[in-house]
Amino acid sequence: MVVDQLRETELDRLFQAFADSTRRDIVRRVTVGEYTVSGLAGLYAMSFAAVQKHVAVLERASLVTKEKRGREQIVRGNHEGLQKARRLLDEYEAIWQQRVGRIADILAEG
Amino acid sequence: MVVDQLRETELDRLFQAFADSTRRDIVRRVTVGEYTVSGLAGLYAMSFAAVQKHVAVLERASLVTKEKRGREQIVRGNHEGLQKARRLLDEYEAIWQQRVGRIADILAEG
DNA sequence: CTATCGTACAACCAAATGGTTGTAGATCAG
DNA sequence: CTGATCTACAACCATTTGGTTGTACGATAG
Repeated sequence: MVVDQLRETELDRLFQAFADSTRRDIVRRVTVGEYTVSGLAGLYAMSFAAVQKHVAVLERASLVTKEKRGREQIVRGNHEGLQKARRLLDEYEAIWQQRVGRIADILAEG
Repeated sequence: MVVDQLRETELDRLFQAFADSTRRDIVRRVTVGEYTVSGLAGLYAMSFAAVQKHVAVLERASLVTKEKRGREQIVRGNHEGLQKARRLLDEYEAIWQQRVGRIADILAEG
């Protein structure tokens, strides 16, 4: 499976990004509205730098975008990354459903 | 957010489990069919112990179950974990869609 | 019975992760 | 201009992660 090497590391980053509750919360918030980095930082019991790193992880995973406005940086949700992750899990579920369907068929025949 | 503390660590494990391409491949395979641990180990360019650890991670995340059969251990996919992850991402997308809808409304009014 | 197989687990290692503090550059307010 | 604010980034630290090898033990085959 040398194919889709890029897609694999992309997915690594995607799921890695989701594997932290602070980052999931950030995604939830910036999907609904807009926040500056320090606006987000104010919400959590950790340093500004820590939150900044979390935002950077989300940005690398294409789950979030940043846009400079004056001295502030506006963080927004990025629908594409979200869709990509969901679609993958849909695939897995489809495979599973196929299997369940096949088993049901076998049971019905027997 | 002290609430759902358990659910959060549960989700940490779930997404962490998906954040590795070998583990995603294992999930794909055991969702379709059944494999022993050494059967899986034969598929990847790494030690038996490494694959065993990957399976353990998937088991802790409730994505996979193991069942002893003689000296072998049968690994199977677990639909529940899969559904849980997908449902969460659905929530995120629903929130997003609400937002997009609201913006569309505003634009329509203006 | 003995050798082999499938598994589990401990000990170890390098690299990544999640956090910290400190420094520095833009931008804005007065 | 000066000081405060927002951001970025480096350096550091403890813990986790993903891998290794080696040992041990129950189940199976011959």
